[in-house]
Amino acid sequence: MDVPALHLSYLKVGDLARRTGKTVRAIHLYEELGLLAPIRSKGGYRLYHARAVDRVEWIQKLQDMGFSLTDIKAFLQVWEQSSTAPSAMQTVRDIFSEKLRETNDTLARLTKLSRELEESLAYLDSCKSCEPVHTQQQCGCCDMHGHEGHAPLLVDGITRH
Amino acid sequence: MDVPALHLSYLKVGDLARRTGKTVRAIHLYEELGLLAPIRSKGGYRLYHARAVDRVEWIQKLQDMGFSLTDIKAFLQVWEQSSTAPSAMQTVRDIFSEKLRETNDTLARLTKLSRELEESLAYLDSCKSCEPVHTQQQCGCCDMHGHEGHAPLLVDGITRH
DNA sequence: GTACACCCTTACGTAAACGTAAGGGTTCGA
DNA sequence: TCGAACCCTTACGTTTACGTAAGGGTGTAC
Repeated sequence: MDVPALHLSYLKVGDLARRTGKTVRAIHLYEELGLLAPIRSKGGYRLYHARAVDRVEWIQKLQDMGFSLTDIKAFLQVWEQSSTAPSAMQTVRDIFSEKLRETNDTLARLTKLSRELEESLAYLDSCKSCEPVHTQQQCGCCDMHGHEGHAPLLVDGITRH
Repeated sequence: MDVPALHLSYLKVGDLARRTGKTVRAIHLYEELGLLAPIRSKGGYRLYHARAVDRVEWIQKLQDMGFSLTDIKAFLQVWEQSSTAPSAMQTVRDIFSEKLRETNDTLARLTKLSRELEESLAYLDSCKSCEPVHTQQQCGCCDMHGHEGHAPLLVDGITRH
């Protein structure tokens, strides 16, 4: 029997960690949660297939989307418990569809925030040349900004308690 | 001395909670962290000025931007410790400026994710009519999708371990 | 003057995603 | 065969932003 040298084809946990930018502890955790299932060397070392890199990157992507690791586990279970491809795919589709909605909501919120930040920065720029110099307690009641209304909410909120 | 009726001009903690959509506990927490400083009734009730609503909403906004409550506290301290408006404003400006960068990074990431989700959904749609029906284990190796490469990462990752 | 809603403080509980430390084996090249 | 580097399990610690419960006052409308 020609047993291939394991160390040539498999990754140890530290290797996987390095290739994915995760810590060893994180990878252990993923396994505890059922997201990874390495084989073991006779000495007990975890041995990962090269595909595990993809799996970890996939996990990262779902995390970026706002899924918790527990969500991801449920996700995999749904998959493994579906017997036919169409039903599994439909479930996955539903989950992704909902997440797309959420992602787009978040995008809208952040876009608004980005604009508010820009406005606030513009406002604050005119503070640099405040003359005569005010104390910060006096701030917010000067006419240096050419703003018809008042300061942007992000700035105004600092002084309001 | 004409003492105004407190209950007419001030909010109790429950009132503030209702007007901001926060819980009483959350508002207590904000106070513990130094983000709010209500006066007290003779019986010990917290009494909030109407402006406290703005302050809480401001806190919410900063949270949305990814600031922790501790960050926000530091933020306020910087403000209160600056004696002149220009120096305080400059510090605030720097913080906002950094956060704008982060926000825009996040926007870029989420935009990409949104696109990936759409691609994945399109891909999964062609699974609905899988014929002959495959088991989910067989899935990922059929030619029904007209994709030259393989499944989108978000889909492909499910089956790779 | 009493009921009922609301408030007080204190303090422990919770969930997520790991960090960190202890005590001890495993690999593998030299 | 030895040592350095790496791995194992177990298990407690950490942070954030509150939740929740206990035991007991307060406010106010009737």
